[in-house]
Formats: sequence, structure tokens, C-alpha cells
Amino acid sequence: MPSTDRRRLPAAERRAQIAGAARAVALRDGLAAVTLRGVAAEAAVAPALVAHYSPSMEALVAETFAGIVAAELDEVRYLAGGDAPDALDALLRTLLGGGREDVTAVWVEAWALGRRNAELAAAVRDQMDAWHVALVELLARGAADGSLTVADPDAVAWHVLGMIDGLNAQALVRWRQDDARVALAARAVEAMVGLPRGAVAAPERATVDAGETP
Amino acid sequence: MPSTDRRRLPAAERRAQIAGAARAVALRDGLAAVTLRGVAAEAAVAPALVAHYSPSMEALVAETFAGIVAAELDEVRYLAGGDAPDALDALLRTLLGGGREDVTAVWVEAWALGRRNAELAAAVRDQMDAWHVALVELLARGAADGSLTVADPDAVAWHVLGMIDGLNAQALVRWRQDDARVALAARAVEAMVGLPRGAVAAPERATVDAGETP
DNA sequence: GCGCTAGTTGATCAAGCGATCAACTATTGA
DNA sequence: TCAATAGTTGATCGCTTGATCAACTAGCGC
Repeated sequence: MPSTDRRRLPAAERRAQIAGAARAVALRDGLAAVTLRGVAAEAAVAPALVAHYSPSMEALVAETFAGIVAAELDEVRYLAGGDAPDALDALLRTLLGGGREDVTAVWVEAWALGRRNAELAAAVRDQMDAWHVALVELLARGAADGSLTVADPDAVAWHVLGMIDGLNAQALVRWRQDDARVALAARAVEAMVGLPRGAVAAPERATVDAGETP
Repeated sequence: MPSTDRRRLPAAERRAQIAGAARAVALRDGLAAVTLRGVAAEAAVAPALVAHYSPSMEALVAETFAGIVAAELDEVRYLAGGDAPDALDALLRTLLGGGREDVTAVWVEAWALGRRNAELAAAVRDQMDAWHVALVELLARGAADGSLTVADPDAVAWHVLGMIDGLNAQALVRWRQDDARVALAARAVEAMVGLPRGAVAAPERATVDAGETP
């Protein structure tokens, strides 16, 4: 997109292009690389134009984060459409199966940068809440049709999300991929939603098994 | 420490004072605030002196992180000295009980900054390994005396640590303290080490209970 | 074909960062 | 007491960041 971009675009289009460039930078180089000059270079545009189209860089960073994470939630929501145990299975396999390191890095950086960027912190809270609502709905669906037994869906949802985030953040730093991640997470989730062992991620599909429970 | 610090100290002492100032800044304002000028101000010293005593700021940040986290590990190691189930109980209560937000923030920032600071990234891996070794030893102790049943101690240890980190990182952003955190984590851990429900954190001591498992 | 609107840019500012180095001086050993 | 040692500092450089603004001009409506 170097040559043809000399054209000048209608405001809405340019705005969208810059948002796209910011997202690309965030996923490739991290949220901290979403700078005036970084995004401008990605969009092949003068830095001042990026500033022109967003009230502040803090806002652009927050908006970029929200866009990336909301898209991920939509995707997962689509994959986890079946009945509750299958949906939990799809959720864990998708989020812990690897290949999402870019999004995980965005999450981790958002937590860190959020301490100094109030708008980003608000966006992080919003997105966490959105994920939480989605998972609570999943649990409620399971509780309604009797496939799950959950005393405190709110707390269980927070816990499952925290577990996933922590494991993914860990994978960001560790070198080797751990095949047992999905299986172990499945055992933990089963214990929290009153499902028998293997109901979420069947042991024969998982690579490593946890200890025996007689 | 403004007036008396006009004195000049022997190298070792000054070095220790600067390390202490760096640690204080990291715990109060975050790892990202550990800058030449930030640490110098905290130690009431010229910025050049901080540079004089450390090869680079990247190194000082990495060293500060390692110091904080290693101290936490020592503390927890001391608290978790009993038999395995009790040790797990102490571990979860200590790390998830709240009041450690400063250290959690340091962890999260280290993950994020580690992507751009190779020395810090190495320190993060080292400390994660140290925590992992400590937890694997705890699990091995339990397996040896028959109080735990763990097929893959390595994987279970990574999982428990990831869960703790994720829940703590979450607590960093969420406003209210969730009373169910310890109890739910205990259920998850019990499921992974072959312990009956309530063996790690007794339900009557915990605030919220997870679903029933018949 | 022309002019006005609106998209775009280069130049520039202040602030904060890490790093370097010559110069200053408190302290100590002879 | 005095000089050598070693701890300390101020000044300064180059770099990156976000932000602002006057000036330029492409493209649309008439």
C-alpha cells in the first residue's frame, strides 16, 4: 500500500485505515508500539494525520485494544455455540491450544499499560466484563438444561477466565509448548462445574492426564 | 533520608542503597518507573551515580525484578513448610488472599517489558523456573508420603502457577475483592492432585462453595 | 474551468529517556 | 598535614515520545 495511498480519502475511510494500521502494529509489535510515528509509518501517512484523526494516543491505544479483544470474543462466541459442555471444550481448546500469542501479548501489555493510561484501563475493564458476561451466559445455559451444576456462576466465570489468562501469559515467556495445558485446564473446569472427569476435554484426545481420583 | 545522605558511602553500601531505592520505586510506581532519574530521585542522588553503579538500566530493572520476586518466593517457601495438603493451603491463601497487588503488578509489567528487555526476559524465565521447582518439590513431597496423587507434577505445577498469576493479574484491574477466589482455586487444585473436596481450603473457612459433585 | 472545502503535511516544541565524561571533593592512609 | 584514592556530580548529547499549527493542495460541486 505505498504508491496508491498518495490519494486523499474521505474522513471515514482514512479513519478506518488508521485504525487498521494501529491494530496491525499492536498485533505484530505489541501495544507499546502503537505510537504516533509507528502507526503513521504502518499507514504510510504523516504522523500529524494520525494525531488529526484521534483525540490522543491514549485513546487510540485503548480503542485498538478494545477492537482486537472484542473481535476475539466474537470469534470464540461463534465457536462455542453448542450445548454447555461442548462449548466449554471448544473454549478451552481454542484459547489454550496455541497460536494466539499475539492477542495474549496485547492482553498482558494492556494490563501493564493500563496503570498509566486511564482510558486503556477502562477499556480493559469493559472487555473483561464482556468476556465474563459471555461465560456466565454459557454457564447459565448449562445450569438450565441440567448439564452443569454451578453454585456461583459469577465466581466460576471469573476463575476460568483468570486461569486461561494466566496460562496464556505463561506460555508467552516459556519456550516449549506444553501439551498438557488443555487437559489440565479441563480437569480444573470440570471440578468447578460439577462435570465428571473427561466431560470437557476427553482424556484420549488430550495428551497428558492428571492424577487419578478414585 | 535527605540531609544525612550528603555523605559519601563505600561502594558496596551505595550499591545496596540504590538497589533498595529501585525496589521501592518498582513496588510503589511499577517496574516501568525504574528509570535513571526515578531511582536517583528516590535515593536522593545524582542520576549519573545510578548509571555509575549499574552497567545499564535494562540490567537494573532485571535485577530489581529478580530481587522482589525471589524475596516473595523465600517468604512463601517459609510459610509452606508443613505436609503437602497444608502447604498447598498456605500457598493459595497467601498468594490469593489479597494484599500483594504491588508484587503482582511487578510480575505483569515484567511480562510486558520482557518483550523489549532481553535481560529482564531472562530474569523472568529464571524466576518462573524457581517457583516451578519449589512447587514441584512440594508435590513430590506429597506424592512420596501418599497424601497427593500426581501423574505429571511438572505440568500440574505450571498449571497451578499460571492459575495463580492469572487470578492475581485479574484482581489488579477489578475493583472489588472476590471472596470466592481461594475456595475456587482450592477446588481446582484438589481436582488436579487427587485430593477430596475441601482438603486444601476447607469449605467452612472459605466464603463461597463451588457446585456439588455427587 | 474554477473556487471552495476539507484532507494532508512539514516544521517545530517541550518532555523524558539512557548514557557519557571531565571536573569536583570527601575521605583515608602515609 | 598532605597527597592519592575513590565516590560523586553537572553538563551535555542523541534519541523517541505526543502534540500543535500554519501552509499546502487534491478533489468535489457549481
